[in-house]
Amino acid sequence: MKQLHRSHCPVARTLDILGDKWTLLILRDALVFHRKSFAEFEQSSENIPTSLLADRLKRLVDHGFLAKVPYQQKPTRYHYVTTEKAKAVLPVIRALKKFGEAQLDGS
Amino acid sequence: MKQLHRSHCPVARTLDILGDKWTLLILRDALVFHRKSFAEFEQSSENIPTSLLADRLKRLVDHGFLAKVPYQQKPTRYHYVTTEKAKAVLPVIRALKKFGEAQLDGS
DNA sequence: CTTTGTTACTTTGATTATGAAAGTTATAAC
DNA sequence: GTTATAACTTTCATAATCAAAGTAACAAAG
Repeated sequence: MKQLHRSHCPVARTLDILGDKWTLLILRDALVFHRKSFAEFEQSSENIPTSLLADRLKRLVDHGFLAKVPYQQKPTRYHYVTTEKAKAVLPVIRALKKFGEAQLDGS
Repeated sequence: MKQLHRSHCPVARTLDILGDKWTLLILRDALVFHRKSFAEFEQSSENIPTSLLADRLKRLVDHGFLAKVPYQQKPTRYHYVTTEKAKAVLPVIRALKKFGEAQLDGS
């Protein structure tokens, strides 16, 4: 795992954590579509490979964006619930959405 | 070049174009720090490999975020200037900056 | 007129990440 | 004992990344 950040720029440091192909979409699913279980995240329309979904959920938990809470025993199963830190990402997601709606209609 | 987008979600479609490790930082450099030439982009504190910088600049031109305009003859040299489409990304960059400043102080 | 310098890349080859598919574990229901 | 569900893990081929060196087009210096 790479812990060092590329620079002191807050934009760069945010992208060090969130700036890959899947992480922000998982946060979108959690924050906007209220998905909670592994299976729910898996069903999203972008078809993330399960290996990457497992990895990204783990990272999001490690970084404090999601908390893994058991919702059932025998067998133990988990929900991923959003933290305040995750909620602070909502403006980013809204800005991405607004950009997409305004600028990516034809293409 | 991969043209198909992962889904119809505007967040996903925006990330299909901007959602990699370097593209948004190049747009930050262009929009916020007013960098123009290849050498200026290269000097940014994140040390992007020149091969990737060349590739990302090409993609940003292809997608209409930057225009490559000659600023000198013999030898011909170019500046990359931001388009309106690029300027529409500013709210995303501002949101990333704000998140980083608010949430990534210790780590 | 050969060497050094500048800008803007391109090429190469090793390392790392991604992705599709299949496999695993735990348990309940039939 | 077979099928089903949830939540992953493993495997391995393919693709992306990265550091370093190389190339091209010219200007200026010696």
